[in-house]
Amino acid sequence: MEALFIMVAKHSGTSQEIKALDAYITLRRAGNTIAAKLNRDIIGHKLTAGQFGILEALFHLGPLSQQTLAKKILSSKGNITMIIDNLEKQTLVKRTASPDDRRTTIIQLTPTGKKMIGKIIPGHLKKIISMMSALTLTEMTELKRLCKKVGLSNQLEKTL
Amino acid sequence: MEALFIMVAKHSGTSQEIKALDAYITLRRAGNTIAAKLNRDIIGHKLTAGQFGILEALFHLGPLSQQTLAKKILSSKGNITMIIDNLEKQTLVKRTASPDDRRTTIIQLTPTGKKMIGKIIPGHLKKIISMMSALTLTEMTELKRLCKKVGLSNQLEKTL
DNA sequence: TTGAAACGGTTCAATATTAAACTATATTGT
DNA sequence: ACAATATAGTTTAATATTGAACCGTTTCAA
Repeated sequence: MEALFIMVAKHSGTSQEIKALDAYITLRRAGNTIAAKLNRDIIGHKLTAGQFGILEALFHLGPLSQQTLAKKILSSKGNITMIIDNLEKQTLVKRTASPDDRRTTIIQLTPTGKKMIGKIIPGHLKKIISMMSALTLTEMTELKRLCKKVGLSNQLEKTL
Repeated sequence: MEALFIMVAKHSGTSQEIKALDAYITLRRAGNTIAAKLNRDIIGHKLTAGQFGILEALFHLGPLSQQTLAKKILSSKGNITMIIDNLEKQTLVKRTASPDDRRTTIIQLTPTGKKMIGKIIPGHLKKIISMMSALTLTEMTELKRLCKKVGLSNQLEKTL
């Protein structure tokens, strides 16, 4: 479920407040629209969002501990255990003990897993590019600047 | 879990492609940062996002059928049944039969529910406004225009 | 050095979520 | 009129998600 926008539409306040709410709702809608399309893509490949996130992180960053994965995809430790369990059942990843720290398990892509995610990512990127191409180059740059300004001043942490 | 951005950062392509991906990732991050804060607010009130969405819709739009609620908060019918069950247990909403159609149940806020959501919403709006106020008025307007342009050309459906 | 605290992972209970099958009711086309 | 179809909601099975309790390991500070 995604945040609702009815309250925003119904709000009456100063012109500045309305503009702020209005900008927020539009920002969220644009993002959600795109994210929904990407998600359909992921589901089409028989993966959940969490599974996709893990595979992608491993693909781009190499083997990682579960702890690190939890931070990367912003999910609870318990959930990571479950996602890895399921990915392991499909032999897309495998657990290995860390040589440095006996508490830690390192997650690696199997060849199957690597092949699979490697095939999905290009199409995924193409979708994003195609959707953002509603904007001109100048507009993309400006959108980025504005979003950064909003994001930075409200930041919680910098993943990635 | 939220879409991962590592792939975007790692992508090498034409300058236009990189700008498109870059704009997307920043857009998503800004939105997610704000949404995460709002979500913490909701959890702080002992509500799930779905419960909050339902209460808010009922507050602003009056009694609605479960079908309508499902569309409003973009959730499955089955899930709505469950959310309403839980809200009913806490006596925040109640089910009533529709006089027009015997298949339909109409969901209404109880006085308790109305009081509760009515108390939460103003703070919620204030949070959004405060976070968006990183931007000037002109910037808000421009952000809205750009997001609308992206959103519209990729639209699935118009809720609300 | 050793006891306390922190950390990485797993497990558990509770709730959420979806998709599909199902029940009951309503609508529609012939 | 009535069979086919569509709709509203519930139920079920499978999986996801979180937070808390827990276990073993590591770190740190007195």
